[in-house]
Amino acid sequence: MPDVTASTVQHNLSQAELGAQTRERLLDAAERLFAEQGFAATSVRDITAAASSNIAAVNYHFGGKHNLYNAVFRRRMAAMREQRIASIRQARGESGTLEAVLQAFATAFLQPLVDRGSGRLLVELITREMLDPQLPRELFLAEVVGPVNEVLAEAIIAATPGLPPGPARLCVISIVGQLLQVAHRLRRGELSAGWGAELPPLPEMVDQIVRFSAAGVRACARGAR
Amino acid sequence: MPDVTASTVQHNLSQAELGAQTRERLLDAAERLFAEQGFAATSVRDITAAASSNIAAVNYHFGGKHNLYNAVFRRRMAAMREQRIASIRQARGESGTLEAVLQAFATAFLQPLVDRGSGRLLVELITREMLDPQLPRELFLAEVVGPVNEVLAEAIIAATPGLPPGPARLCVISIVGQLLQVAHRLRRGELSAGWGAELPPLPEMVDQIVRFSAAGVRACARGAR
DNA sequence: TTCCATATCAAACGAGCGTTTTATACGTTG
DNA sequence: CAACGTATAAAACGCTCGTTTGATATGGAA
Repeated sequence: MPDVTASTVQHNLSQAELGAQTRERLLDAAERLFAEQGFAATSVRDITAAASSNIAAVNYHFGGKHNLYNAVFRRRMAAMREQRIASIRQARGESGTLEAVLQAFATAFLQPLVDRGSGRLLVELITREMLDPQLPRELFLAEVVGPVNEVLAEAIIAATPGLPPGPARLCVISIVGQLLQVAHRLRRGELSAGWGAELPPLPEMVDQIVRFSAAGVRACARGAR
Repeated sequence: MPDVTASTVQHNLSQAELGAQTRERLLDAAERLFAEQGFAATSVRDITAAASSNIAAVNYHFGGKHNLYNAVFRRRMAAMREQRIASIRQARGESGTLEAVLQAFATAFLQPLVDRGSGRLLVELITREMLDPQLPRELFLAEVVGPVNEVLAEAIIAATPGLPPGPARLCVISIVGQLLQVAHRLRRGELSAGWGAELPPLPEMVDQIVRFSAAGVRACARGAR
């Protein structure tokens, strides 16, 4: 990567285009740093240095560090939500079994964490935001968590005869809790489970959660009858 | 509460006794504030103000903010671990069913969060530490998480014929993940589950997790055979 | 009593933070 | 061309942070 700074890029751009370019560099740098270190631990100086722009650029273009954080999320939230919902819906449409739905969701949830690439940053941002919220509470919940959980709950209900909506939503909490816990351990880079044992590779991890959760969901359906 | 400051307490104490008293006030104040706001968001000035002592007291008595945090944990970790282990062992000894073990652990895990009192602070500290570790990694894991998880895994194995140790430990991760997720939502004071639904009262929450997890554990035992 | 270790205190230090100011360069527009 | 608005730049502002300093009081030991 040639480390192109703002002063070395092509000079035949309009000012507006240059501004937009700076804005994107700031968003990219902020996304990476917020994901890697969290909101509080990332300074505006870190971001502007990584984006090869001036310290004042964050306040000029976004009106403050917090607004920049919001903008980082706003840029990705829609795609994030749609990708997760699509993967649930696809599994529901194809075979429609409970296991297939759970497997699709768990994989969509955890896979980007293991892959290298930009998807990983996104998931790290999400898990950080869920564990230590910085956004206006309603924003992330309403835009991503709520809709995705709702679609997952519907898919689980459809795949599980006799499961009422209430218990289904509690099951979703149980499932998301497991996934966040695993995601958290993966994110911390500790393949050790923290007490001697090691975390197995992802597919086995997903299988474990699918088996565990499918049985849990069905037990809730029986219990609620 | 009469808001007793250091200068108003009895003057017939030795200097060493006065120092120990200050140290305890600092530990109490730090425990409360760290639990309520987290490590980074709590300043030394907050703590010393709450403890009615001087700013320099933290560095004088503990050698820094971080060492104070460690001391807060060190004071409680042993009791914490023993209480959880005892509650698992008791359930294992009494009826010994999988459901009883899970119920005992889930209750021991979540009950202090709902209760008023000092136990609540402790659990808040733990969950914060698990989600965003500030301690030397090995300390908390080795002192609390590891032993408790190990005892829980053993109890689950004993209650579940045919469950090998490996899957049992993964089940423990699944169970702890669910509990942390619920604890996190309880801690944030959001009775709303974040997407419309509300969290039911604790006993039903525990029942849900017990039913869900017992079925999950048994499914793992069948799957591993 | 004299000395010393301990504990407390107000004050300040130095660093980092998010943000603001002021000035400059430059494409766009009248 | 001249005037304007936009983008960037360096510097500084005001604040909070964890920590350190140096002075002061005080109970116990020589």
